[in-house]
Amino acid sequence: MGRAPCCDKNNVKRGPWSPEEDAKLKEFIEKYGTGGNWIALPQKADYGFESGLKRCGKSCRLRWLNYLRPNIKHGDFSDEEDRVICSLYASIGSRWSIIAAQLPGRTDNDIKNYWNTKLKKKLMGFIQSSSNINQRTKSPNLLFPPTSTLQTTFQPQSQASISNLLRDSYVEPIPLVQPNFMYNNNNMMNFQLGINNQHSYNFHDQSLMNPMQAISSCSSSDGLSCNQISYANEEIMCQIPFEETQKFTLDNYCSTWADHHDHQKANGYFGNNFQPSQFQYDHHTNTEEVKELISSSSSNGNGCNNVGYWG
DNA sequence: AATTATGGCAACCGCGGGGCC
DNA sequence: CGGCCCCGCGGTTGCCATAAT
Repeated sequence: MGRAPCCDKNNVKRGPWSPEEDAKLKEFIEKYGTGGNWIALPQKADYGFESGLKRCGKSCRLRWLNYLRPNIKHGDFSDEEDRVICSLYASIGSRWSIIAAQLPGRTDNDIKNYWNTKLKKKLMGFIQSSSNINQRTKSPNLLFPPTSTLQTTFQPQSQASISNLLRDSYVEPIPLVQPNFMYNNNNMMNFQLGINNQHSYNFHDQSLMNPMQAISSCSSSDGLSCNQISYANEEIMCQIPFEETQKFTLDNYCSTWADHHDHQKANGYFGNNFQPSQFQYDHHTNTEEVKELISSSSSNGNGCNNVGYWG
């Protein structure tokens, strides 16, 4: 015996919403709110209008969140948004809600669709062409002009899907904790790593894929300066120019890895015969840490959280 | 002009997590 | 502590518009 259905599917309307239904739902929520119970909302709405809202509560919630609620942004994504999506996808995978939280006005559904239908192809095309260009010019290429530093210094051995590529690249041994991205209005990204005892590791002994070492290198080898960096028992904070964020993501997880590891391993890693073996990344542990970081950053007293822009 | 293929997007589905009793 | 219920998420499906043949 399975779970009881949330509504009687024979008595609810399904499919596209009509303008009348939209208006009805919008009016009701603006007037009364959701009451903290989406399942009961359609019944409540029945009392307020001549004809009831014959929709499943889940359907109402989805319609509201993805379409009707205020400040929803529709239409084309900007290069800036592309950058954020790619960056975060490379870092945390298909956590669309978390990615959406970085993009005010965008919904997870929107971003998911955008990634699946457009951005993935764009990125894949970029990697393909970049691979070709690199063979000729040995120079880096730009995916999102003019500020991106996204580079591909490796050459994919096959036309593996970009999602696999990014996911594989994310199956990385080094980043045991997830960065907490925060953007301020000076086009700077705050980059916070939560370090807990469970996942303590030796920064100096790790390869350059180590995020901590990447932070260090951003002020040394690259000639960039972190204008804020602090070390605490539980956290590392660093503020870096937005343009450099890619160095923590795609560069980190793909090309830098290949650059700084022995060739054999890199070939195996990006090729068909790569075996994650001892490098398997613990996806679930990571999810918890991301959530933890978000909640801790939202309650750390500085008034901003993972989703917010300073301003 | 008709048919088929493809792309884009909205909506649905099922599951896991968390709160509440 | 366990069960129930709802919320929210990610994956998937289905429909419609447009492009290609």
